[in-house]
Amino acid sequence: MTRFTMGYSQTEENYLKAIYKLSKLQSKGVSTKSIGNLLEIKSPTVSDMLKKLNDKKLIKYARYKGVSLTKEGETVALKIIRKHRLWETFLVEKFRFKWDEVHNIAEQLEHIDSPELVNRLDEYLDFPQFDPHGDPIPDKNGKISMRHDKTLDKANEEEQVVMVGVKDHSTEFLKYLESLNLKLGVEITVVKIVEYDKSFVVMIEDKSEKIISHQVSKNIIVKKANG
Amino acid sequence: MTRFTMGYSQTEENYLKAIYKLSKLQSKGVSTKSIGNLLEIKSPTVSDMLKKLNDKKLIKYARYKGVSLTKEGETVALKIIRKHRLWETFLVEKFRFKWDEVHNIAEQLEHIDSPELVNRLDEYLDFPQFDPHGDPIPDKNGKISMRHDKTLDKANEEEQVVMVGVKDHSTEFLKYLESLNLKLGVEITVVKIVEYDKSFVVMIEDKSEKIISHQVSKNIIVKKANG
DNA sequence: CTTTTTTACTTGTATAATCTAATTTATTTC
DNA sequence: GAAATAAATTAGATTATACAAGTAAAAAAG
Repeated sequence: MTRFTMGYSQTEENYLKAIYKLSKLQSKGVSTKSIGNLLEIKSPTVSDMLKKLNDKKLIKYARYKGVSLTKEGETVALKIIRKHRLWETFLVEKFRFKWDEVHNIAEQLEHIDSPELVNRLDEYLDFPQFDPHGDPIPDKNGKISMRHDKTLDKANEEEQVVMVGVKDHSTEFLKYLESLNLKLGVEITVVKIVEYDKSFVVMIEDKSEKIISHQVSKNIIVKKANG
Repeated sequence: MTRFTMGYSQTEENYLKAIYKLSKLQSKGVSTKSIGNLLEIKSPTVSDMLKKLNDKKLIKYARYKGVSLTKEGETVALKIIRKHRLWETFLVEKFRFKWDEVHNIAEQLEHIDSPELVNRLDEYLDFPQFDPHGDPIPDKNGKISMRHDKTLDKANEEEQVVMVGVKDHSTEFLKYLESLNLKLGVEITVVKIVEYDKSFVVMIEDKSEKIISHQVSKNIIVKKANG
C-alpha cells in the first residue's frame, strides 16, 4: 500500500522511456506523433503529458518543435531501462523463459520502485552488461555503453561476424531467428550477397547454409569475428 | 505497454485482499470502516468501490450491512495472496533480504500479471508451503492450508513449543523479535508465566532466558515441540 | 509563393480513484 | 422507545489519464 513519495507514475515513466528511445533514432527533437505511435496513444493525450513533463522539468518542450529529455529526465529513463533489461536477463537466465517471452513481463516489472531490489537483482545476476537481446544494461550510475557495432546488411561477402544483438524485439522476429538457429554469439559467415534483392546467403557455425532477407539482415547486430 | 484484457486494477485487487483478510478475523460481514482503516482510505471512497465490486460480482454487498467475497472474489484474493507470499519467500531466500524488509516490495510485485511467471517463481522456490513469516502460501488452485496452531500466550508453564509464525508483520515487531533471537523454527521453553502482567519468561534453544510481554506473546504463533 | 498535407494544439468529454461535507441508517444508552 | 452516537451513504469536487473532433501551425508540393 505504501506509495513512495517522489516517484513518477508508470505512465510518466513510459513516456520518458519512449522519448529516450526515439531520441536515439535521430538527432532532431522527438515528435508528438512518434511518441503516440510508439505508445499507441493519440496525439492530444501526448500533448497533455508533454506539458506536464515539461512542468516537472523532465523534458524540454517547445510547442510545434519536438521534445528532448533534460538531464533529470534521462536519468529517470535510464533507470527504467536498466530495470527492464535486468529483469529480462533474470527471467531468461534464472526462470528459463525464452527471449521472445520476456518483454511484456519486464514491461511490468520495470516499474517496481525499490532501489535496493534493483541492486540485489544486479548482484544476483553477477552484474550483467547485456540483456538477452544483446542490449547494453545501464549501470548503477546510469552509464550505458553505446554500441558501435553494425548490422548484418553492412557486412561484405566472405566476412565472418558474430551475432551480438537484435534491433527488432518482436515475438515474431525473435521466434523466426530461433527457427533459423540464429542466437546471440553465433558465428555467421557471409557466403554471398544476392544483388537482386540484397538478401544474404550465410553459413552458421560452419554447418548449415541459410538465406536471410535484407529486411531481416538490417535487424541483426553483429561484430567482427575474433575482434 | 500491452495491458492484459480481463484483469482487475491494482486498487480492486487491494480491496479484495483487504476484505479477504478482514473476513478471516471475524465471522460477521466486513465493515466499510474496517476496510477504510486497513487501506488508509476514507469511507465514502470505500462505499463507491464496494458498489463497483458488487456489480462485478466479486463481493456480496447489501448497503449498511457488511460485505463478503463471492467465490470469484475469493479466487482473485487468493491469487494475490499467493503471489505476495511467493515473492516474499523469493526475496528472503534468493536475494537475502531480511524478513522485515520484504513487505513493501512484495506489495508491488503481487500485482504483476503473468500466470506463467507465478508458476516459474513457485517452481524456482521448489513449491514452498510457508512464507518467511510462517504464513501458508495458497497453491496453484487457491487451496490454502488453514493454520490451527495457537499463539504463545496460550502455552502453559514448562511447555515446549516451536515458533512457526507471527501475527504482526510490522517492521518494528519483526526487528524486535530478531533482536531477541526469535526466528521461525526456534524452540521455546516456557520457564514461567508472571501472573501480574501475564508476561512470559522463556528459554530459547536451551541457552538464553528472555522475557516476553503478553502483547508480544499474542503475536507469536507456535506449535507443540516434536508434534 | 500559394495550396495542400501533415503535425500539433485546443476544447470538450469520459473513467477511475480519491476527497470533504451533508444526509441517512443503524446501534447504543438511558 | 426516544435521544445520542456511530457508521454508511449520497452529493459534489478534484486529479490523472485517456479519447474524438475541430482548429492552427509548419512542412511539403506544386
